[in-house]
Amino acid sequence: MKKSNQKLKKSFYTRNVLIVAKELLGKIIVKRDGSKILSGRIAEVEAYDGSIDQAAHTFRGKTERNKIMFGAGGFLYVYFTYGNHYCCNIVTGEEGSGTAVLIRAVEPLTGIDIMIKNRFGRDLLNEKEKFNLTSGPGKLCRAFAITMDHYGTDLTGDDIYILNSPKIKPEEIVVSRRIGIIKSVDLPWRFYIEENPYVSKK
DNA sequence: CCACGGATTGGCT
DNA sequence: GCCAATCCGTGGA
Repeated sequence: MKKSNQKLKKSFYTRNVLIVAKELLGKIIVKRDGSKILSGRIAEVEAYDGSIDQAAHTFRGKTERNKIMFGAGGFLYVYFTYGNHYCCNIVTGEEGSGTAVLIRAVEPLTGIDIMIKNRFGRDLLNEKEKFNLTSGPGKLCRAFAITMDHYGTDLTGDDIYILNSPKIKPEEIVVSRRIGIIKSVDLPWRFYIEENPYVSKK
């Protein structure tokens, strides 16, 4: 049985958030829009855990906005921020854990022409823009056209899912503090693939 | 009920 | 490098 290119199962997601975060690196996120298929290789993630992490949206308990994070892993948590941007998270852990992995950057693989349209509403002007397509949490949601419509999407379904791919070796994973937060800033819960040009920031 | 500020981005200095 | 744009969820009154 070929393990590569198989859709990840529920049991992948229901584990500890830090393990899932690191193992998501290198995996392929896929979104189907009718006959169109968008996909990208996950290059950068951050873990959030409401039980000990003040920066997590679940730190103060369940609300209408974060309730999907309190369910079992394997669903999409999408939120809207700064009046402009959507961010896309993979819910992890057992029911009640309040944990998720923020997808911060992907490397575009298929449907790149559609991503360019979604992001810029026009053709690429130059080669440099290629690396600006999906190199940030808000950017990749725009490129993949992920909005609140996709809140709670079951990742074992056919709309949005993740394909298996060999694990990235530990020595190729860079660990650092998370970006853009004020609380719990010292937790080393950001992980990215070394040397990947789509990572949002060094 | 209302004021605050955010898991960002891009444009301007 | 710095800062404004731009909503709405959240929490304190």
